[in-house]
Amino acid sequence: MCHNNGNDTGIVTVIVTEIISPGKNMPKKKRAVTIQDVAKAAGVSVSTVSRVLNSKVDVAEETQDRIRAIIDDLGYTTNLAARSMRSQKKNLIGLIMPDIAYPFAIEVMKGVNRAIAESEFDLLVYTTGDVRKSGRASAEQKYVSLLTNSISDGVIIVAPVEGEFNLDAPIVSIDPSIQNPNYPAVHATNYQGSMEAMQYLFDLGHKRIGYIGGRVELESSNRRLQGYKDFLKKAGIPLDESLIAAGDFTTETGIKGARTLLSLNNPPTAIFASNDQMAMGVFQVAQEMGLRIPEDLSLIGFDNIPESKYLGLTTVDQFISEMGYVATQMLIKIINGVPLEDQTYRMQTRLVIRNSCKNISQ
Amino acid sequence: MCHNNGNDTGIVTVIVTEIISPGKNMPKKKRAVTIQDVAKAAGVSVSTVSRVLNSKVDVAEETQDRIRAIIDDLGYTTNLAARSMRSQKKNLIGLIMPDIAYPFAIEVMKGVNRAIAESEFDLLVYTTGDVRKSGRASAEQKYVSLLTNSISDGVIIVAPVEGEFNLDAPIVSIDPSIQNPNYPAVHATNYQGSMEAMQYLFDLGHKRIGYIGGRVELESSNRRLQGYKDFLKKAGIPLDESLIAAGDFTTETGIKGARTLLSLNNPPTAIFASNDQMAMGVFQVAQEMGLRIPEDLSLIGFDNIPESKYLGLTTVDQFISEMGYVATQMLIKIINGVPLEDQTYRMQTRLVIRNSCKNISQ
DNA sequence: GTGAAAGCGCTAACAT
DNA sequence: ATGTTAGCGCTTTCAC
Repeated sequence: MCHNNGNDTGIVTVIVTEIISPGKNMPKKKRAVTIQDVAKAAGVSVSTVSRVLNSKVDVAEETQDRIRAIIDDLGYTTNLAARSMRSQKKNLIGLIMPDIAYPFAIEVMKGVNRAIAESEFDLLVYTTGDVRKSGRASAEQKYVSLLTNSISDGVIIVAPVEGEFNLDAPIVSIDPSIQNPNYPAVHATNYQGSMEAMQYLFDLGHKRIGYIGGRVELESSNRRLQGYKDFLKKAGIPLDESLIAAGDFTTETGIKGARTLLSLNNPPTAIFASNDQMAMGVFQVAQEMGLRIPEDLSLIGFDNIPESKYLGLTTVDQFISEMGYVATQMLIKIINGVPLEDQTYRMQTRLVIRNSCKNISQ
Repeated sequence: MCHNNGNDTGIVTVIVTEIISPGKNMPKKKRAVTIQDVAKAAGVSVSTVSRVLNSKVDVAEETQDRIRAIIDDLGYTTNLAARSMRSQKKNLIGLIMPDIAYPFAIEVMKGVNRAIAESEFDLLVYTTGDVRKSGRASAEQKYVSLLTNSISDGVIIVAPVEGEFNLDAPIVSIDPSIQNPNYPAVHATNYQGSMEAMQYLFDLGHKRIGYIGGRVELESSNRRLQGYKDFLKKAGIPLDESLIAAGDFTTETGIKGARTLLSLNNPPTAIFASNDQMAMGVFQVAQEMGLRIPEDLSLIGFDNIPESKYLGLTTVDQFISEMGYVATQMLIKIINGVPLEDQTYRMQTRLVIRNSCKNISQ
């Protein structure tokens, strides 16, 4: 029989072995090389060095070469802070996320990363590591203006709670909390995607379909829920509130929601989780309870994160990484003064059927 | 029968629908609120405002309140660039990675993120999006000094190729390319982990064990390969070079390597891939060829990325995310002037057996 | 308890 | 083709 010890989760105590060098302490920080040092060494003025650095034309070839050699020699690098203070263009795009370590954020980053790779810009991911560190909305405001009026040319903000930003800075949001924010936004066809998912389950014959909700402060959540409710109405199925479990897009609430729904006297035959992280939770609970998916329970999620692919989940794909890509391109246009055709882009969702065959129609 | 349409890969053409607002163009950027504006509005000098901002003690309660109110009112935020120029402490840690979108990088980020969340620091992830954008080693040098002498207090650099950094800046590297760099480093017990993996396969009775190598410029790669070779010698198995395939830690080279190894006249009964991304490639090839794992082919990887968990792969876990966590803590110590006990931390690896039962001992 | 003034490293006029 | 100079917004003495 195959065995599976599976004990690969949880926090690990850091075991230090194989220590190689006993290690000297860090040397004290010494003053960095400045443009002044370069100028002095080259026997020119700082402005000449600056011109070379910024590839201005009117500098003699020979002077350029000499200065470049010295820059190399001294290991000089521009002080970003000082440069940012003086010049408009910083070639830096900021990405603001409350937390970096969840699938949605990671997918967005992949897309942003791809667009960045194709551009002249570099990326600055800004995170406080945790939402709890400071008030949510005010923190967003703070970071946006912090980055825009400081070191970046513009920012992308993921799932902002704040409805308005009092700044005329280049900004693009992904999955904003409100429907018509005063800033450019990228989001998916959440309502339509929800309807499609429901239609799919309905076509399989399901009449009792459970729903696990997401973070209520996000518009995407509400649109998905609305799709769920509207479809039921359209299909003539009375809304049963006990089939709707609350959630917040985390696996834990998916688990909780699944337990609640599956322990009902009259449990649903299908569950629609409003994101894939929660669907994964449902998946786990189903396994624990010995329910096979989709034979015993039809399961569908929203998001299509890599994890769901490996689990073979059926999902509504909203192309998260593409959203990051598009948002970045929009932002670059804005920064470069190219007019946007539309302030709001909606990524078309698509149903990805991976593992669903339960047809319970009579 | 269950069906699986599976068409959820590849680049997606961006379809824009459900456009909500026709969109006005971005308003022109207007001057940001500065400390001067706040001072003027409060009827005090800039230095007083600065004192309040930096929580200095000797400011009258009432003045503080008034200034804070105005700051709120005007929506003032510090100009990071200007602040960085003047003060030593920036409360910002830089993370330098050539690319953000591969599993190793993402795992590192998760760990760093966790440490950041527990700290007073914020995180700045710096990436050029692509290695190809500029020369590798020189780019590293550039970014390190760019960040350290500009806007961050110190940097973490992942898998640097450069052996030395000519900077006395706070820096910690993760998985550096050389064994004894002149900067603090965090890496895993690659050699030992490799030996353990081999021991495990050997104990199952395997004598022909294929190996897929990683990026040759990385010390971790070499240590793993050395472990493979040394174990064979120790076990008295002659080294067969044809069982060693080249790779570069990407899934593609895992696929290529697997094809090469499995199409040998005398193919291996087990494959040890030097990282899990490549092991995933082997997994795919095995599936295509109708080989079951582990019944027909024992497979083991190095890394334990989330993907391998879902595929049920057996791996040598090097706790990537913990490495990020430890590196960040080390860096914070350095920044705060706390001496490090050791310049080099080696994370103890562990064999995670998920799906292995093929015992081919006679 | 508060203000004046010096400068951090750089860029962008304006000179020469 | 190059140098001089004036700040960018902020923190930090050093006065008062």
